Amino acid sequence: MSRIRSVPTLDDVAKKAGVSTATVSRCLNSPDRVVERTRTRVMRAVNDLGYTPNFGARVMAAKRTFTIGAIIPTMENAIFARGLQAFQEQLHSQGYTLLVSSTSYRPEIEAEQVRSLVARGADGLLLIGYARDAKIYQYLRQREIPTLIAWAFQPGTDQACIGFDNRASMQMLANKVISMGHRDIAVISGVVEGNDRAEGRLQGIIDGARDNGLDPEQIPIIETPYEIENGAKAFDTLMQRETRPTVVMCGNDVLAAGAIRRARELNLSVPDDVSITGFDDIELARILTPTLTTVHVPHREMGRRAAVELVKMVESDNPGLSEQLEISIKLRGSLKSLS
Amino acid sequence: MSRIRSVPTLDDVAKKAGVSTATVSRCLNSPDRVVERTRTRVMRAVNDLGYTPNFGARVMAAKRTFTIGAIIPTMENAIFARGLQAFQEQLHSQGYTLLVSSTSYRPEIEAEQVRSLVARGADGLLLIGYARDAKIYQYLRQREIPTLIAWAFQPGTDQACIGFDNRASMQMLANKVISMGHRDIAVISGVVEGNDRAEGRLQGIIDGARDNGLDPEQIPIIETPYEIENGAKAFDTLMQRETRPTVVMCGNDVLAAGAIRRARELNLSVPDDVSITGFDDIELARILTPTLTTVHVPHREMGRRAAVELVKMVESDNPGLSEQLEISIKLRGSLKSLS
DNA sequence: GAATCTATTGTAAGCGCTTACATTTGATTC
DNA sequence: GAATCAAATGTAAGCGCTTACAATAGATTC
Repeated sequence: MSRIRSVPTLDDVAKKAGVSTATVSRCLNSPDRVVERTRTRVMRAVNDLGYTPNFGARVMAAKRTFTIGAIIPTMENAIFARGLQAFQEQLHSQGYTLLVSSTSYRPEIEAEQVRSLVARGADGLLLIGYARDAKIYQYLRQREIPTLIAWAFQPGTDQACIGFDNRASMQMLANKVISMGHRDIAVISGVVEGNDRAEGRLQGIIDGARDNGLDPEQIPIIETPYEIENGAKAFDTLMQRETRPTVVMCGNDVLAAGAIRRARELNLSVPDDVSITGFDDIELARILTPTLTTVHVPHREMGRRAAVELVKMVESDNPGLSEQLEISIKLRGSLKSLS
Repeated sequence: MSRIRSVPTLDDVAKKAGVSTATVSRCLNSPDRVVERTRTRVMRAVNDLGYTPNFGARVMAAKRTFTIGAIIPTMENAIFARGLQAFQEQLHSQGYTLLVSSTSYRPEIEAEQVRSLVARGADGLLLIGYARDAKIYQYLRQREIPTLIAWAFQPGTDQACIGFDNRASMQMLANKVISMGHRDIAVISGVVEGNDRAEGRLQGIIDGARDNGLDPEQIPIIETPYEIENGAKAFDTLMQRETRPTVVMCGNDVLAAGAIRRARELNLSVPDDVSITGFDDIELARILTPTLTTVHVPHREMGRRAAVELVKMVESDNPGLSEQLEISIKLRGSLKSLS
């Protein structure tokens, strides 16, 4: 590595402006501690030289990187893409930069990613959901890295989080579905292992069924990774059972999109032959034919607020507040009342 | 900011292992320059103490951050989300971390983002498309920051890039459309200003029309930001003209999705009343009803290769090679032959 | 066993910045 | 105009690491 950059340093600026390095530093970091005349002179020198502070040096001296790390399952799912986009925009407007890592839904590699981001000096961390090795929490506590959990809300933990109750939300949808006369429910769930959101959603359906006098044991459940194709396959399997479900509840909109596509391929009418529901309300939901009944989650809002809260935690050293967001049921064409 | 982390340092490790800091550093960075017995002892001390190198210090001393910056228009468009996801995965596997910033399609804020990422020590930069202020290129050259342009391919520049020829690709699609008997073409284009990809695609349609003896001046063109709703609105407007187009060619799949949705809302049959085409072939294209005729672009592959190439540029200090990717036309239900 | 050479380890000089503390400047008061 | 005080600026000590160079230890040769 022989890159030789003759980049101007604080010293150069100081010399050029005829002041000390401390003054230059102050001009940049707390301008009000420097009298206007000096400041103007210094700023001109900065511009003339095209000076940019050296990141490493700054980090070392200030112990701050103004960098926030985020570890998400994948950017390919629109919910994370949207949320992360809003998160980044908000961070940017507060002077922070986003460091991104993804697990591709493999919880076992999260620990390493946490370490990597921390080693790179992330001032704070955004993580998705609660389910993870206790060692990770322990490490973060030991290093005192402010950490915010998003996309989930679990009252009663001391961990700051921002999100919604996946279980209660899905239960609300299940209640609605059942109230519309559906008794034969089938479920296409995301992979539950290591994914508390997926698990919560699945449990929500079971809760709803039980509360309404249905036997949860009777509900066929297929667990599969969140991908359109998998939703299609699962739908296929479910439709081959002797007693066909009247509704297929999916763990998210992506699986539901797959189910709807396959229904069309099988010449089944949605919702006349079978109803389908999703979760998340990504844009896709309103473009599908028929439009998809789903649970609306304010992903952008969640991302934005997560940024605000996390920066607050980083800058004030306080443990952070948890925040629960409102969800709502979006009744659309894919769900039909049987009564 | 009173965060006090009593994190172990190189010194602590050195003391514990009874060697100098230089030896510890060597154990970590070039293990073969240290004899096994010493190394074992040092590594035990590292583990016992739970030592992690301080990022800032390392950066300052080594002049490398193992961080790559990417500036994209938005993560909310699936094409960038997918590409970026693949980019990040590949970077990760090569020991780099991804720093992300987005412009929300506002070219004027890109310069600041470039500076910000460079200031944060990005070893290299990924940018989308060519169109940007010459000052940005100048700055990057002056700082000698390896930079790779993606999502576009312009032969004849010395700037390394990886992508495809938007113009030629769209022209290919236009030729196909016209060869199927369409004469009344309308266009819903993305915003061209500051976006060479959008501009290339638009020009491609014009090229195709001209080559086939159509008058490009006669083609109604609506320029609008890449959003579903905008696609819908534009479609509306186009359908109100006295001579209705037989085909609406859209600048990307998102706009096309909006157009298809609005067609349904207007009780127009696609493709019987009007054909619609897109560009990108995001997942959505195969879920729409009817499925969307579009140009397939290997976004994941592009992201992955961009990472490989960029790391190569960073590590070998060479200018980088350009690479053109293959696209293909996907003929699906939304385009009908008139002949 | 002395001389020579090589592999290993240690010493210490930065890297460029922030900031506590010291000093100087300038305004304000009497 | 001297005394007092606050504001502005300067001085210099790190921050934790890498690495050029120096020193030492161990192997090899004669």
